[in-house]
Amino acid sequence: MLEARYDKAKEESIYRLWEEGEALRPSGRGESRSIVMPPPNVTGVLHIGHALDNSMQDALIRFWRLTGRDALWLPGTDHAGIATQVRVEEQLAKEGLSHRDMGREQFLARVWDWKERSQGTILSQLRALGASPDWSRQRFTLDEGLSRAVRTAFVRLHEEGLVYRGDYLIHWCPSCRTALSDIEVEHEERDGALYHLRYPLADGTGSLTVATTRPETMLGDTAVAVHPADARYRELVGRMLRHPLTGREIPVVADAAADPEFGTGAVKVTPAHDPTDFEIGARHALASIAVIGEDGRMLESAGDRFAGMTREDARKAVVAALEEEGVLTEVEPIRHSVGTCERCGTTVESLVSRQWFVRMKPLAEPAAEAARQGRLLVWPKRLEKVYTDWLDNIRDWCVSRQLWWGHRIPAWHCAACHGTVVAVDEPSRCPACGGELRQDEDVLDTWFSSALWPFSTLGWPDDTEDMRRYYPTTALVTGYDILFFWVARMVMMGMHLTGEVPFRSVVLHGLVRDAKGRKMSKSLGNGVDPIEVIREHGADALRFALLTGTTPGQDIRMSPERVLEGRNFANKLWNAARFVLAQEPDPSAAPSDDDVDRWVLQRRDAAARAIDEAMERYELGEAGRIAYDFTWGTFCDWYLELAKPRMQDPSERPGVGRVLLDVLRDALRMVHPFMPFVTEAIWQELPGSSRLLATDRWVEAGAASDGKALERVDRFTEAVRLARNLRAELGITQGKRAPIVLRAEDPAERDWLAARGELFGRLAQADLRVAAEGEGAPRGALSARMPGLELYLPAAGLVDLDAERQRVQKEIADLEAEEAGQEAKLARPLFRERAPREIVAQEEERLAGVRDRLDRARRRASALSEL
RNA sequence: GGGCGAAUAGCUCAGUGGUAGAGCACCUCCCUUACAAGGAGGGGGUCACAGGUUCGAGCCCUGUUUCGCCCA
Repeated sequence: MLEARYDKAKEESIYRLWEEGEALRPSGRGESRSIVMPPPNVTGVLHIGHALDNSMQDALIRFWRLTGRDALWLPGTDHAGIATQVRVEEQLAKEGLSHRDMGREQFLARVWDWKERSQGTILSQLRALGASPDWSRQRFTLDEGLSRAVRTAFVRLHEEGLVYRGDYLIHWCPSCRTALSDIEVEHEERDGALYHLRYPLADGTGSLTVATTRPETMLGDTAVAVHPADARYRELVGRMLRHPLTGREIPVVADAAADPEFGTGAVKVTPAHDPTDFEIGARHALASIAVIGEDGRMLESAGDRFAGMTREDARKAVVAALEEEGVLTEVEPIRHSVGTCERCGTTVESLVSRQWFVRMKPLAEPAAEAARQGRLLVWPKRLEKVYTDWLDNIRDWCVSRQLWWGHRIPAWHCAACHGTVVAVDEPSRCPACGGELRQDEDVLDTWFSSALWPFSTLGWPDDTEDMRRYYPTTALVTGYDILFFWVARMVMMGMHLTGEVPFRSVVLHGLVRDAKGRKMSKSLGNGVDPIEVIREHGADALRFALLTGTTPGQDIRMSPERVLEGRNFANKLWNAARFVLAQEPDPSAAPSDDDVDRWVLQRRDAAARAIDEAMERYELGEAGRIAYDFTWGTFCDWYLELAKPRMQDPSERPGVGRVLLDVLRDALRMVHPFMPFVTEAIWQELPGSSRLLATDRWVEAGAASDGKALERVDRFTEAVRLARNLRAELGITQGKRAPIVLRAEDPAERDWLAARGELFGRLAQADLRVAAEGEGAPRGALSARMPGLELYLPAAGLVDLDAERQRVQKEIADLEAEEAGQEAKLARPLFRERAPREIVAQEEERLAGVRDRLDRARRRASALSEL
């Protein structure tokens, strides 16, 4: 016998059952389906987004396991270069140390040390969530095998000319002191100012006013640009201006990048510190003068007056200097977009730097094509265009980072001949001149190794058993927010390096927001800690809330009510199991085969099929809701109640017990992907269970197709509802039985119902009498009706007549309105002409029904007036 | 500037052209030996707005408003 309430504390021991029972490893039999887990930061903690992402994957994997697939879920963690290095630097700062003081080796030892200590946290949290990946295949991006994959990929791309090194304008974070890729820069609208600066012509014959939001960069100006078609400035093109602060002579150039509508239509050109200006500079062979350094301070080249200042101070100082010179003609407030570092929020600087790049166009085209041709499916489909648009407009990827924590770039520079060798294994001497080699100081962008994750984890570049069996993987489940960072890059690298899409489907979910719809963030302090929720309500409750609260690709609000709904559902299931167990059902008894049993079995089959279909479309929320509705609405609310009186009958007892047990088992199977713990806990208690629900099989649809039984029981439950409604309308208090007379038109149904009078009475708390054929309606009774069936409740002495008269009058008014609407619909000539015949018939039937009800309501009203 | 999403019951959300749904909240009744974390019944909707297509629109089309996101 089970205790009265499900205790979520069981979850831990249930997880051990799965581990000991080898439930987490692929069976090795059947169609293979695989998922690689998006690797969380090795030093991170589980947040609510991880909880959603992993709940979805776990639900899929568990469903695939149950449906007989060879299901592999491969877990692992990511070294997360910048994030981790920044955290360790913060720790060091508290001790008054910096990574530069320590030196590379010591610093890395420190990071590894921290990684060793903290890596267990997130993994144990995933277990607490009920995640069931194959831990024996767990990987880490800095593992030897994965590191070799990174070097192999880099070398191969380099050999193919797809990796190159050069001096280009890149995004630079002065705080993280590293280069960033385009997508690691976030654009933020800020209040700023548009400064109008007058640049005099070198020959003193006039001036030209430019507008800029970044006056401090003017120290590096090497030209002023105007639009070639701009009549205002046409005659100035080609002439020289004198720089107001440095005195340098700079040309006026004509370039289409200058927007005549913006500011004055003339822009200063600083090729060393602005992406657009960099391109203008290249087109006009302009000099590039860097005035801001990697620390975000002004360089010597900015002049003695400004050198050493921060960018912010320099802006003020430059503006002051310009005012002194009398060339600042206007300061116009403006909202404009400022690039900030995704990691630390610092305003990003653009500067020219020697970095490694990946040439993207040749990689992006096949990746976009794969989606367009349907070899890669994006769920939901609308996000496919976001993906292909990005790939179609892609720019080269800056992959070197000035960090120490990560995959060191496999390139060695020769001190003697200045050549560079790119190789998988460290070369001892320069192959060109025999000179001494020094490895490139930089590491690769973390996303470079992440891009290889679906195959590096399976053994690539080696030809392994796992690669052959599980690659391409079936689905990649992640948030739409990293579609570019990660998903697109995996497809590009996967297709180029392995010749295959890395996954057949991309399943994208939204972000988890707080109850007010705000993004969860540390600074707002509105984050929901999933571990806290699990401790309070159990992992099943959390998973249910996350999985059923979502529609594909849509953001989800995390509300406490939803979690309670999940907790209540777990409890419902638990108590249904308590009831079934208390009946001591015999698993070897022959199942009973009444219409009621046929009904529940057919409903079960339909639910299992619908879940299967929803899961194949990756509509997990839909699937979960179907499992919930069947379990609670069909099994608990109706079948259990129908079974209770039948269990009193010794002849029916064994067969009904068997069906109870079977259907309960099937409900557990259907709910298990969403709530693995409580379902497994119950499974363990049921007689005749296999060792583990997790590795059992899916619902076997076995009900005989019997539409008659379905219809009969549906009509029966409807009649029970009507009877309950009559009771309630008459204010018959619970516990008192109501006398109900039932009239059925169809003799077969009359007999069927008569045979189930006791069942009806029990469910409706009624003393039921089925009227004989030809028997008239009882006098002075209130009635309810459904097609072919009437219910009467003799009202004399039971009812507040005035209230009842009012109620009936309202019903008449409602029905009259409905009748009018329905008549109007049918009266439209085109309706009969064009609507499908069955719809017309349906609408006519509806009108007949309304008229019938109206007729009866009127008769009831007149009967009432006689009382 | 371009693109995407959302707007449905008091709240959170489902709903792919044919009688508007769920959970929570609310009202009434009930501790009926599975479950009060429950059961039964009930009230509550111009499906953001304006046009259009259609026999028929919450759903398709066009436009508008508000909120949010992505990209430039």
